[in-house]
Amino acid sequence: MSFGPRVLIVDDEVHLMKIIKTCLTREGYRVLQATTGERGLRMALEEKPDLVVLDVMLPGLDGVAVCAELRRLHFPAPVLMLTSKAEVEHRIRGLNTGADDYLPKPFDHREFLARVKALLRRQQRDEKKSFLLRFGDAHVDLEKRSATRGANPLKLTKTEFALLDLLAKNGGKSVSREQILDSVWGYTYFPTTRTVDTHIYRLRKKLGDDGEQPKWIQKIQGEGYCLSESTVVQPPE
Amino acid sequence: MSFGPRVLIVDDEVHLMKIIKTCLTREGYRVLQATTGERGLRMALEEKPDLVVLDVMLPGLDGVAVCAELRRLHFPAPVLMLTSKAEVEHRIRGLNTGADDYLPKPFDHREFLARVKALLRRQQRDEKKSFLLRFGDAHVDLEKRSATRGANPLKLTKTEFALLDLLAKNGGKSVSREQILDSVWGYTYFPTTRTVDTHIYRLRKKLGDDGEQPKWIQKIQGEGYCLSESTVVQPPE
DNA sequence: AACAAGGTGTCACAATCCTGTCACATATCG
DNA sequence: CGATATGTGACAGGATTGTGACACCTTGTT
Repeated sequence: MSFGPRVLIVDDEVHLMKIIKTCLTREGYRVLQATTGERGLRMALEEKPDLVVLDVMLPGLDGVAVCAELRRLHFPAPVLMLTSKAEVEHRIRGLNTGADDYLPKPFDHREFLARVKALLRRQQRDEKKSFLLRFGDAHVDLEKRSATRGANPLKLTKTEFALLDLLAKNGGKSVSREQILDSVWGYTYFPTTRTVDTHIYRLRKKLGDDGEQPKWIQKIQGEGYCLSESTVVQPPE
Repeated sequence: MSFGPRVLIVDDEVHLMKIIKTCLTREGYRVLQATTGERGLRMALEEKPDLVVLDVMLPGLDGVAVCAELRRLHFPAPVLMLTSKAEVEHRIRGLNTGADDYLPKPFDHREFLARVKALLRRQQRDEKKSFLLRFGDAHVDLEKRSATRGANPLKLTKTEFALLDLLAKNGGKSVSREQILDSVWGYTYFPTTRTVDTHIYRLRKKLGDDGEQPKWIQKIQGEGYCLSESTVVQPPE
């Protein structure tokens, strides 16, 4: 659907790098590369990738040092550390300096992929604030992905949840159609603008917001849509 | 300042034991010891340590057996298994019997410490899960790993228990197929997503949730599955 | 006030994707 | 061996979704 997350690989073994890159690219990730600790560190800070894959053994600043520095600067993305068997000693420090996972070399590329995905998912989940929304007698829990209308369960599709997610994240601020398309459908897909309207229409209908004047999901003429603030029940904790 | 976590070591090599003990004590852990599988098992159940370190090679009950027994009783703390070099090939088996991590001997004491810490951290993160589930006339005890349907005992396979475990741990929240694969099948095995559906299908059938509308195990279209909240009877204590 | 021009709401429909179901081949266990 | 458990592919029925057509609304202009 969308461009995948961006992954920075810091490794000096060109061959391995190539393999990893192919592997990730094929799955739709965007790959950034660096071959020394220093460049990796700089690139991480500048490009803010969603995940960093760090080889422990690097010329100059080694992986552990890079990781420690990233953490010291409160770099938010997860770090996956690659260690070779001979580097046992480093592996230790790897876990202690804030790497979120590590993988001993040589590894199966599928396992590598599985861990990458898992780390990104976890990240995603942590970021996602669990919002509760209320539309009259309809309640929506964005975290559990469940909804009710009065006493009855209400079935929303994943696109509808994604839409609400986006609108809720922006509070009462209006969100343009373009933003919506980018966020829900991704940059690589180009549906008609009609598509957004249709989904808004369906949402409103399910939520009972189909009176004369939509109360909960409001349009900003020539601009986009926004959630009326009264719908946000609880940004938790 | 509180006492550190309690770690039970089960090993018959006195020398190694001594080293480990010093090592842990210096870091503020409280150390319990046992030199045979039987005593280790008993002590684990009685003292309920926060972590168990198990040598595979033990007189009498060996490490794998102890671990299996602990898991059968749904012992909650993580288990770190110590294996000698020759047993490396078996380490996968070790993991399959319920050990949370393993460490080949001889090991660097710093790596040992790192893994201990990592396990305890992970433990801390894991939320308390609910142990008793009810699906109409079917009851499932995740702790005892037993189930009944009406008056009859109901046999669930270990995969099915693992599935329920995961779903229950996530409360009413939806769990994606990928999460399910990672958690139940692990990073090193790669079944089709079809596999998940089939197991859900079998579970539903056994639990009697195969009416028109599945009531207990619900699908979130395009997303995954979740347990309806009414199935959770009571988190203990 | 009337009009033009583009933005929106509404909806039916076909294409596509997702899930339930099951038979069958393997794997595992005793 | 037999019995049970597990993974896979095929398939049908359902659910979801993008699209176009058309009516209606807004806005700004004569």
